Amino acid sequence: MPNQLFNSNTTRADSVFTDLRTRIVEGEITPSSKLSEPELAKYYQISRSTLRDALSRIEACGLVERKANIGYRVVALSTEGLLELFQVRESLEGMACRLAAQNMSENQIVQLNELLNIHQQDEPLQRGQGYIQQEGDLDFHYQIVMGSGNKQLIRLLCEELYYLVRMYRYQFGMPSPRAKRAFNEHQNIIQAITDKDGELAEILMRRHIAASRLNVEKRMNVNE
Amino acid sequence: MPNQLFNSNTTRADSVFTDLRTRIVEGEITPSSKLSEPELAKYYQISRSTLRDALSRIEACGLVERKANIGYRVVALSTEGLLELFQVRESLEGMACRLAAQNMSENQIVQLNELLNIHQQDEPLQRGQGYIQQEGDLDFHYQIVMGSGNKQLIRLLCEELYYLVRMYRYQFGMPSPRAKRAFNEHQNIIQAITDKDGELAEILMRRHIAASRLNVEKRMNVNE
DNA sequence: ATTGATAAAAGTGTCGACAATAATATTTGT
DNA sequence: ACAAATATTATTGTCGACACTTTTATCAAT
Repeated sequence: MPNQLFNSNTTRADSVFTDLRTRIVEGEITPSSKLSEPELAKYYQISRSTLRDALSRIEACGLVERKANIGYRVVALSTEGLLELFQVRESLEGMACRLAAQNMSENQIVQLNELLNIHQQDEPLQRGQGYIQQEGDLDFHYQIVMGSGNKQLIRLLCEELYYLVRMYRYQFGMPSPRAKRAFNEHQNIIQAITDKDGELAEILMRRHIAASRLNVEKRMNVNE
Repeated sequence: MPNQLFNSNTTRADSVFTDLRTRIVEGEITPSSKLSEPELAKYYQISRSTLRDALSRIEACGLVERKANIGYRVVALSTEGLLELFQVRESLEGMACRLAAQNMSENQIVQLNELLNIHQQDEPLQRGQGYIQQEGDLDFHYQIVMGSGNKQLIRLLCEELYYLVRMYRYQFGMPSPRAKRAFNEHQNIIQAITDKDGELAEILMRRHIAASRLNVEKRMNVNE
């Protein structure tokens, strides 16, 4: 359907992979819904082979699941799954933050501070409105993970879990009351990184993510 | 080549995936080596399509890498990569251990203790000889991760990282001097889990893995 | 002999078709 | 009318072939 999708220098499977991933993350393709290979292949006007190529990569991101002889299905979202995701992030990003404090170059630290300045001047973001705040938040976490220099961490977080995180945010929304507080926590984390205090940086990051998780847990209990 | 490989109730791609994964993990297919699709397809007497299906799943395990128009290549192993893997394990398994202390059933804890008893009675394992010790060690870690009940953790560790861990062990060997000490650390970890002390369990597991990492780092500095 | 351009070979990306399995619709028996 | 068994349809698994890209081999020129 989207016509000018294959005009780059990448493969067709690559383009479809990227597009499909976005449509799943943003909820255009509903969670838990079945994916029909013939249907999708027709939609993108490609063969089932290249579609399957794209789908297998999306499966590696954890966005779809596959059963033999049954096919692909978008993952199901649940509050339990969201909490599990927070726990994994708490441990992984905590470690990433520790390593970032040890390994980030001066230049990278400057860039991180600049990102925070942008966030500070952005009014709606400060109020935690809209999904801009969410993306801004992920940018921050993203840069720290990249700064860790650990390829496994980068792969697990930036190429897998973060897509699921964004998917949850599109579907469940973001706890806005924490926006202002979250910004302050970001500031403290950067301070620890600037001081090259890896131990503290890890603790602060873990608390930062745990606070978000507890916020969700609180909302959970209210709504049941 | 291996004749009776397809006699189960799974798909061909599934069988090839499992077999190929083992051959890569155990080093029969050398790290960093190029994988020729026609060659492998001929070896397994399957079409390239189903081979690619198997390969894409192996890529999801992080055992091979793929470049567009170039093909698949077994991942390169390096001491830096091994240290990065330790850091990821330290954070993930630390969290898994904390959750295991909170969530494991009585039955699961009993089973964990039984595993340790088996290890205690196994003489060569106590001396840390051969790869039996290695597999026994992984069994222990495996059970704890499963006991965490966190599906993301289980997926990341048991279905991805542990295969790479085993691949490194086959290639680099295992630091034997730590065998006895490692066993004692396992005991202490189980004690914390039995006491349902999640905080302590996490700390002990992190130290346990960090100790292995430091051991490797020490050997690294000697050999250079 | 070495380098650069050109041609041949091999390899990956993509396609459409058939086979095997699962899901659906129909028939049959009570 | 309902249930179980059967037949039909649709979907996934697998295959072989062709197109395009990369690599290797050949050749030309200095």
